[in-house]
Amino acid sequence: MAAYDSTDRAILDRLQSDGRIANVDLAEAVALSPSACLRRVRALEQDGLIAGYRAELDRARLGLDLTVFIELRVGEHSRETAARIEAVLTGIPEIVACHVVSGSADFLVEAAVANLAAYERLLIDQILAIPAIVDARSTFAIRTVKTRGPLPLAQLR
Amino acid sequence: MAAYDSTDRAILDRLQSDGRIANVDLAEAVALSPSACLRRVRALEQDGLIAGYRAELDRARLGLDLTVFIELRVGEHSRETAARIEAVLTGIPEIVACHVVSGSADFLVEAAVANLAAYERLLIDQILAIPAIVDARSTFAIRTVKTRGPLPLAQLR
DNA sequence: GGGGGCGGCGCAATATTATTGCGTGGGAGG
DNA sequence: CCTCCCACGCAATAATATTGCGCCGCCCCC
Repeated sequence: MAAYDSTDRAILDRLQSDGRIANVDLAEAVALSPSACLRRVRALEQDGLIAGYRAELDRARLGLDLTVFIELRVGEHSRETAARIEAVLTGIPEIVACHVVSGSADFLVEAAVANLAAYERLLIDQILAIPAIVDARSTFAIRTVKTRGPLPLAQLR
Repeated sequence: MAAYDSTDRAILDRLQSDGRIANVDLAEAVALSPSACLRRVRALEQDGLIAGYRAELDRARLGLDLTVFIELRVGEHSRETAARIEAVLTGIPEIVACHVVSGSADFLVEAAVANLAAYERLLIDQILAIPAIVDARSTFAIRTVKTRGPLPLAQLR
């Protein structure tokens, strides 16, 4: 399957903003019968277009007040070190996102921690403990204006 | 309400990884009856600890292959310009996350676009069109290793 | 232009799940 | 030791999801 129409778009849009909407309501919103709607949703899931469903938690209320972006530089580049670093970074719970990036840094990671002490432990004990990493530059989120908004489906043809 | 026990933790953890799990199954996973479990979930929602539910879409499959992080610098700082800038940034669909940050930049935004042409339009026509913004430095995600992983609940007391 | 085949739809029956009232037990505080 | 209160489980009811089925419209091939 590879073709998606405006109804699929509408379904995705809706599910992005309310991932737990009842299928009955979703169907009504996109002007389909519940059964047809459900079949489309299942197909979108099967196709991998819908990667999953997540409850979004409030970081501040959880006590994970501090969001930090950390740019990492790697000393020697090789396929093996890259893979190993990725594996380690991925396994650190505090790291909620991680990208290989262009520019002066090699990795850009986003971490959620409780406070500066936790941040220090994360950086010193976990990240800088990775041998190949030679430099880290941290940027603190003072305030989050917008978090993981819906993807801009309207921008697609 | 302000106290959360390990059962709540387990519920949140589970809902983070599967936001659409049936209450029956969630209840079994956390060793509660469905009714008790549902009541806890409702309470967590009511409390705002659960901010919402989202379907997570596959950016690549959607054709939004390009993730860009853009650091913005603001010329004159004032309460009004800050508020106005935030309002504009928030309203741009391609911008999926936006933070006020420490360091050499003032804002860090994450954008999802289809390709370089779309990126250029976003940057030139929308972001740099904001008067107070004097500089933008872009970092491209070459590959995403980990996306919006679950928050590290295990790290909380 | 006229079949024929196919895909997707709605309907309806059935299975699952969510939701609410109610009675009970266990722990905290007096 | 007693009492109160909270959170639980149970059970009945309401809502929702799921599947089979027949139908309709579109596209392709003749």
